Amino acid sequence: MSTKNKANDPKDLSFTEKARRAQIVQCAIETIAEVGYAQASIGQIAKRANVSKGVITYHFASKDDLLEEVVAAYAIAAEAFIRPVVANAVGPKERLRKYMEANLAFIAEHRKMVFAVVEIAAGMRTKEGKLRFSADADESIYQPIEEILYAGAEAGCFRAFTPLSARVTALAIRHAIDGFSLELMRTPDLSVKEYMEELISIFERAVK
Amino acid sequence: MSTKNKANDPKDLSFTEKARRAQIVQCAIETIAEVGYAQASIGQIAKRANVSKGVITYHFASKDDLLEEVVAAYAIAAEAFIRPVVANAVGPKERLRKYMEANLAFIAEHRKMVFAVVEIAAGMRTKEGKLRFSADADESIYQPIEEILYAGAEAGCFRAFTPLSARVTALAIRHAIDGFSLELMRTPDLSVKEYMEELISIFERAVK
Amino acid sequence: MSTKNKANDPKDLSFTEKARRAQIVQCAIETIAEVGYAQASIGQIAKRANVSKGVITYHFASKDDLLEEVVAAYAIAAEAFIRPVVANAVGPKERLRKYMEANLAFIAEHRKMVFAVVEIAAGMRTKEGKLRFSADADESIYQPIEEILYAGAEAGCFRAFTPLSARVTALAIRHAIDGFSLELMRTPDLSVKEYMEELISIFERAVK
Amino acid sequence: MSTKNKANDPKDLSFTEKARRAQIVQCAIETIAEVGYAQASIGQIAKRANVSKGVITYHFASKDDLLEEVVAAYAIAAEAFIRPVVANAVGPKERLRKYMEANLAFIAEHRKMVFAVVEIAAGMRTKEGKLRFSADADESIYQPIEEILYAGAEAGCFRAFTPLSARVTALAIRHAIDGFSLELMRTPDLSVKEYMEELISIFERAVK
DNA sequence: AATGAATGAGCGTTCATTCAT
DNA sequence: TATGAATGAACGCTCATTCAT
Repeated sequence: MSTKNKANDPKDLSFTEKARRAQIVQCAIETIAEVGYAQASIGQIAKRANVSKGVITYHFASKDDLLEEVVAAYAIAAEAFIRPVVANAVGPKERLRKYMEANLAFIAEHRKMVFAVVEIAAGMRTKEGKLRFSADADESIYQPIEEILYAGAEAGCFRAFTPLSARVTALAIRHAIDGFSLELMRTPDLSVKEYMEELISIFERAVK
Repeated sequence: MSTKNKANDPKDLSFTEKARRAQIVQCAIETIAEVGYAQASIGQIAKRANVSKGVITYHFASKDDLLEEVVAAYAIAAEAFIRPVVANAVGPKERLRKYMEANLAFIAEHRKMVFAVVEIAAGMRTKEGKLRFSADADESIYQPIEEILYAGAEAGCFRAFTPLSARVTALAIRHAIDGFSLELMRTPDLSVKEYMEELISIFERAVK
Repeated sequence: MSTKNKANDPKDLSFTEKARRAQIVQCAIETIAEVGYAQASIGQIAKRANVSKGVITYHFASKDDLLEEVVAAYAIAAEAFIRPVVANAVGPKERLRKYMEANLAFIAEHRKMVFAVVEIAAGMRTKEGKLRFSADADESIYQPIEEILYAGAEAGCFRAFTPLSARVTALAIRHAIDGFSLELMRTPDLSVKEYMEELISIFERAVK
Repeated sequence: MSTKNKANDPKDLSFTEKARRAQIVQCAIETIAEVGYAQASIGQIAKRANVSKGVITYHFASKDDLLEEVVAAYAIAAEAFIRPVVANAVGPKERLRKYMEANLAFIAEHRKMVFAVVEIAAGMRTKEGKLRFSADADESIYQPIEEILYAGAEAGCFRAFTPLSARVTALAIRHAIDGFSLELMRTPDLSVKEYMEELISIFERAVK
């Protein structure tokens, strides 16, 4: 209604308000992707958006609020992109393949956003110096992979997995996927298709 | 001797000078590992070293100079730790195993230093916003792994590798190793031995 | 009618316009009384009034304009409350008593408004840094008291007063009255009746 | 030693450091006295001191820290000025007179400092909007006066006092003294001597 | 060799004000 | 009438860097 806490409930936001926020989020993503988390000041972001700094603090309660919205936008987009692909896969082996394919394709198609989120996750800290995005990662990130591994072991198409080996394998897969984002930044004209096939092939061997 | 650019040639440095620099580098590592790249100000580092801020800018031309020394110290230490282990390994398979073992062991034993370097590599940028440590990575980082892979293929103990598949495999191995550092930060009491065996087992399958 | 300077002449204002202004003035009083002059932003006041910030700058030419209206509202209310009481008093002694009674009663009954005005008077400055409300105080504030003192001296019920002693006595009385507002803020459940009697008794002795 | 918390213990401060702080405190006093609490920004104070803003945040942990030092400097100076005068007075009547004389003389001689402290006390708030300097006032401010009044009543040279009448009398005396500071600001060439005699005479009557 | 003092640019944030709708 | 959007200046504060001693 009046002055603050715009984002209490996204449904409270007007259409134009949502559009403005989305635009600023996009500029934040591009700025972070280009100059990194540490250098991505509100001033820089505002400059890219061709608005005054005040606009950003008008639409977002704080810089952290904006960065959290970037991460939230990523989470929603990734979820919407990846989940249906994996859900439609038949059998553990295809599921693993599709999981990797979908993740790599998402990264390739949203590389700036992903890179920005990686930067935020690596750079954003609480007042006590702890990483803002990290601890909660375990369950939501690694569990889906582990589930596929266990299912494959049970179905006989993968090797047997102990809790530890499943976790380490999931970590290796996840880090390979996340590393793809870095490679894409370093080498923008990477052949996504080929890279994807190689990576899948590597981990198909690894779980057999 | 004069006023600036102490580090032109390390041999110009007196013994005490070198000790002072090493002490400051160590404090920088600890500070960065604890509070992250962005919050690790010269003031923070000086406080940890129980010296004045001026001492740091006296011994280092700039903050970037100090951070580069941290990275250099890491590179030297890692090199000294890993190279002989790998060099003494007989045959590609053992070489790959030793490479991974040595890397993981080094990370486990120097986790703060490694984490600091990861932070610096992720956060430090040139004035134009480009990552300071990344471009040169290819050759020095991935090449040794690729060499092992090619040697293994030639010897018949690994599968055949194309340039692409060798590169992607090297990336996956490297990212798995780097990811281990993150895991250690998240879970300090990780069983390094077990983790190591699992990771080696994964990539031994992957290259077969 | 046009765009600016709504308040040129109060008679130009429509009924609803006046009501709106009064409502905003009331919210300004409450905000200032609660958080103080410095923290009482237009945004805060608007939030309390459940309107947008724009409403305030629509109805008032500026923030200063609003604050001046607060002071004006106080002046009118105080005048309306105090003057008839004093006018109806018979003789200097009763007049002095009624003057103090009426002032203290007004403060007790309108403590938020009075406190807000005290805050404004203390905090509001011209662009050059001079106090906005102070210079004109002399005549309108101290003169009525001095008149009572002179009348009492002439009538023989008070002691003799020189211009200086009348002025200083008036100041002491006025500061004691103004200080009552501060005490009320500190100690909201002060016994107004008792305080009043004591204060009157003090100054009845002082002028005898 | 290193970076922060200069003021932990005043004895830790070097001579030059103390001098610098005193100079900045003095500039803060003058700035506040001239443009008021709200407009007295660090930038303004720095400008008056002909130094950069950074100097102030170098010597003081925060703006609040500086303002508290202003108040502390006032408290120490007032104490040193007033206490011995009162302590040397013989008998309640002389003690009351000396108390007022010393207070008024101190205000007259340190008018800017006193006015600055009045501004700070009126303007400085906690994060919750409560006045920063006020609650603790009771005991340290009013008690000395009340003690004199009780002593005078017991000695028979003053009238009898109830707790309430003593408190209200103390308040009236204190507000008259504080009000003197405002009068001095309004009328800088006030005759302090005469004003003082009148005020003393008023309250000597009031307590008889 | 080391320090403390100072600087100046930049940060995130607040806020009175303007203005199109 | 009223609003939400936007602006731009100022704020307190941090920090890498410079420099006299």
